[in-house]
Amino acid sequence: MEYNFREIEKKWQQYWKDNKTFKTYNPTDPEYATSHSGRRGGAPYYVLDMFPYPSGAGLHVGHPLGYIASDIFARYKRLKGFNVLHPMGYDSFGLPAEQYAIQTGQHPEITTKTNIARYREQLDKIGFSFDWSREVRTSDPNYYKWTQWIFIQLFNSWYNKKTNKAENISTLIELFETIGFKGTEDDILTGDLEIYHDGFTVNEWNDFSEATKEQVLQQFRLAYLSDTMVNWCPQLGTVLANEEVKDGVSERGGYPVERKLMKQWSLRITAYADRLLNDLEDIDWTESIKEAQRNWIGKSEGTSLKFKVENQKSKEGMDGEAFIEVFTTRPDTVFGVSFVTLAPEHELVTKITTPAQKKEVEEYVTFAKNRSERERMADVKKITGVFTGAYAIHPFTCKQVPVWIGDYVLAGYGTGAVMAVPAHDSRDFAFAKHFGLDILQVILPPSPLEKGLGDEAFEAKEGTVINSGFLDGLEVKRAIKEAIAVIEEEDLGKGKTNYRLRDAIFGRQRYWGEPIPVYYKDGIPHVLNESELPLILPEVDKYLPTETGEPPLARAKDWKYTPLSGSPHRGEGFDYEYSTMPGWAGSSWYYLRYMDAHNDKEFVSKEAVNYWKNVNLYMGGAEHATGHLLYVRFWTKFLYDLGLIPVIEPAKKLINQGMIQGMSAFVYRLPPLFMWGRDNDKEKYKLPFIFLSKSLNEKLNKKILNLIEIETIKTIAINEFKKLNPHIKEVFSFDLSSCSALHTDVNIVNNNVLDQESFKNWREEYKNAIFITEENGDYICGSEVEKMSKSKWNVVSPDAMVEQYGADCLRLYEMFLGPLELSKPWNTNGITGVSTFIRKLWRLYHNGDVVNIGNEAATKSELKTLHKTIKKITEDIERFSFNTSVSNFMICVNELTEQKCNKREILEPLAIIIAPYSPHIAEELWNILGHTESITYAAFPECKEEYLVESSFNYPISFNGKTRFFQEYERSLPKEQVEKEVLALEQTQKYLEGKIPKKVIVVPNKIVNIVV
RNA sequence: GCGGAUGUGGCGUAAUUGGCAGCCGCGCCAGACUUAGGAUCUGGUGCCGAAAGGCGUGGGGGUUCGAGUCCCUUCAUCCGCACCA
Repeated sequence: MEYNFREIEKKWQQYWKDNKTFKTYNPTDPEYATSHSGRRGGAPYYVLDMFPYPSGAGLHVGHPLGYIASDIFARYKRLKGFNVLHPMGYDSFGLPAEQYAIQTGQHPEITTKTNIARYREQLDKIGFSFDWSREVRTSDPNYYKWTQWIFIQLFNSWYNKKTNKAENISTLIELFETIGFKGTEDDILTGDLEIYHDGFTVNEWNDFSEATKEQVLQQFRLAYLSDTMVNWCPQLGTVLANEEVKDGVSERGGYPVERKLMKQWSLRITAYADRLLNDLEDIDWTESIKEAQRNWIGKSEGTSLKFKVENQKSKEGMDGEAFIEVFTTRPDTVFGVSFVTLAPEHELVTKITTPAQKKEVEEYVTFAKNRSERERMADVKKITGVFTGAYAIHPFTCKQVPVWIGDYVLAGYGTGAVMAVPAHDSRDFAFAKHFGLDILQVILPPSPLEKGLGDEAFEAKEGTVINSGFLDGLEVKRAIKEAIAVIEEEDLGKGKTNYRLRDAIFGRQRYWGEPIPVYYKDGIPHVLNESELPLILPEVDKYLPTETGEPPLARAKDWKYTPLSGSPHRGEGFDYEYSTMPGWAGSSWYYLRYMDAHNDKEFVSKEAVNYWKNVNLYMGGAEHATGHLLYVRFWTKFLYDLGLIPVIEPAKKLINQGMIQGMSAFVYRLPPLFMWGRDNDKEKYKLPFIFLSKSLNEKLNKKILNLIEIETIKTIAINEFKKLNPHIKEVFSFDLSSCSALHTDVNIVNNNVLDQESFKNWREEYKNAIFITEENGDYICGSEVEKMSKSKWNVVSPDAMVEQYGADCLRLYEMFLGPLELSKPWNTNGITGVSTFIRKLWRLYHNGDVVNIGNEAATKSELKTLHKTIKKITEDIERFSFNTSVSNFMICVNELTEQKCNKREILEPLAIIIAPYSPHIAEELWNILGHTESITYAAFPECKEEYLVESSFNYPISFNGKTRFFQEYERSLPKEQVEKEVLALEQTQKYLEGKIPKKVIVVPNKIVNIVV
């Protein structure tokens, strides 16, 4: 009996479901003690996949790649005795369901439910060992209740720089009530303050109105409301976070994005910038992700420095006290400053511009402001700017330096002003060259430059400082320190750290997201009481903004906040916040919820989170590098600060599986207008569909078709044309130049060979398609690697693969494809090899149709095969090298087949070690071996080294590093003896050709190398 | 421009610490069986060469008895960031 995967896989999937095989218990669960994990007392191990957004298209073969790998690992850890948490859920709020709702009027919840059901069905077919009892959906009120709860905690917290952690806002109010606030210079200020606040005394604070107090507190809350420049996307009708914008257009949909000032909820992630950066050191994530996060955070250390603006006696508004504050990381080059540049948006621009320059400056500022982000990015190389007419005084040389405006200076970074050092900064250099400004060299490079300083800036942080007064002769790094010291001493500025990271905009003007649990009283935002959660997403008549441009939630009827009885606002109805949370809100803490998914008292219990702690292995795509993975780290640190969880990082280890690209298939159609008859009205013709096989098309393109081939094609084409158009008596012209390549459905192509019958049935117009094939009658398609997408007809769904080859085969094959992290095109060319392997494995346990397991002792070589495999597989799994384990299984089965091994002593452990990879067949074989329980909680066999040791070693004997022949010696034979024996060999003498060896290297049990 | 990753047969890939380059699979070639198939099994298959032998891990150089692996340099492809002072 051949292995019947269809029946067997279904059977075990049902068994797992019926027996709740993968249900995981926390030690506090009553069932824990009697569960497998409880009995074995295994340590907790948490394997998590980044959860999917359930899109309408369903899964394609790329999605399961990571899931299969993590499932193998989870199953392996169970076999090793761990209590494994391996959950799955859905990131079910999001734009596509809402866009669909706008088009069809269908509630996004319905779409989402349907899509989730389809995902579930697809996932189940692949045999994953998820504990579905812990499933979460971010759009479920029982889940988003706690997302809202965390938002309230953020609102009620500020970041205390002294204790370096988030604290309740009450400790800040206490400070205001006891010592007041010194304003912008106060070192309790943190992060990305959009509006600087003046200082105030204790008395002033106490006299502030509630509204003013709240306004002040908004400067400190970790969730706060402020007027912020946002990325507004008109087509999507919402703001987007920085990482949702790529190259000036929205990541989803590719719509233009513009900058707009809006009142917005933001999260003060910048307060955590330093910790987000430093803690990267201690987590085992890929270097590329860490680097992407470092880039995104963009820490740079330097100093601020004030340039006095020269008093212009003639003009009003200039009181002689104006300063331009710049930020620089290169204070060592301060003597090289030859001008100062302001961002067009800089507040001093209007103040300092001289009357003579006024018109020009105003024109320029308008021009710069109206350039969209996209334009600005598109022509980075274009240098624009204008002179203000004003001069600043160099703080050390006291010389005049002109003040310019240039849009290469960003308003949002640093102070929005730079001290320009053209000799040592390429942007300043380009600007100076363009406008003919001075270039002063102040750094002597350590080695002579290839190009002179006249051609490009010398930017490296190395060399010796020259022409620089008190800095002369210092090495660059020393000079930076010295310069900062002097700047601080003379009160010209302060050592300072800047981050590229901006606060995260948290509001979205959309419907399908978590409502922000806030209401407004007298324009002041208040958060809901925790007991009032969840704030349920209300029903609306349309999923569109209101006529007045308010978000969809403003459409909800009678949706007002009425406080709980006993509260001062009784009987009133207040407006809720109408924007909803962004897609990443729910995913920023979901890993915690899985630990305690049904808790209705807390977001996660202390016991549960102290037991599971954080994710041991996190699997997901690299596209979340600066989005989700940064936010989930931020929330984790925040919850840690509040003492709610014991960990500062969400995941100890992170693996990014590679992307599976599509392999598109092409057919080559002869040009439809290659011929015509007497009457040149093509409406009267029916044109045949004639396709040239790949090699003929290539020859055609290279114009190397031979006469016979050309004749054949012509004859076929003309005959077909005549057949279709009997009214045309004569075909006059025939133009055979090039074919058009058409995408064809990859599901009817096998190893580039087109299934011609299926192709004819694929589309009505191809019913009578004619194929001009290769000599063997095959039609060979062309192929190209492209993104997997519906429109390219290259989507391969896992269902089709499971249907044809089975889930085990799909699992093994996806792993066999290559290293997990590598991106590769999906290509089923090799799947038959894996399929054959599974059948071979099955046959090992059978003789013909009957089960054939022997109970006699295994031979030495059988044991060696087994233990060698155990060792390899263990090593492979531990280093996530799943592709190599598949080949090792193949080697093992090939060897055992050769040995005609049917011994239980071998076949039983073999079933266990292969179970994580192909669990269905493993369960069946385990059953055949007489076990009544699932193989899931069997014990992974240990490798016994004694079966692997050989008494002798077959030495490769090499001459000058080239292996010439082999010679076997006892492993214990000493080095000297090996050398002696090798030199005495007849073969050695042959290769020595009478020469005397210069040197003989013997590496015991490795190699012998003779140097001649 | 900066950063990250990857370059090995016709293809996907493999090679603990520097120690037999090409495991395993696909494809291809030959053969067996045959109910002729997209089935199964056996053997072969890096390149050049009739062979002996030579050449081979993107290119060039180096260290070493010995380099796919270490160092320098260079090229190509992919990804991320990008007037971030």
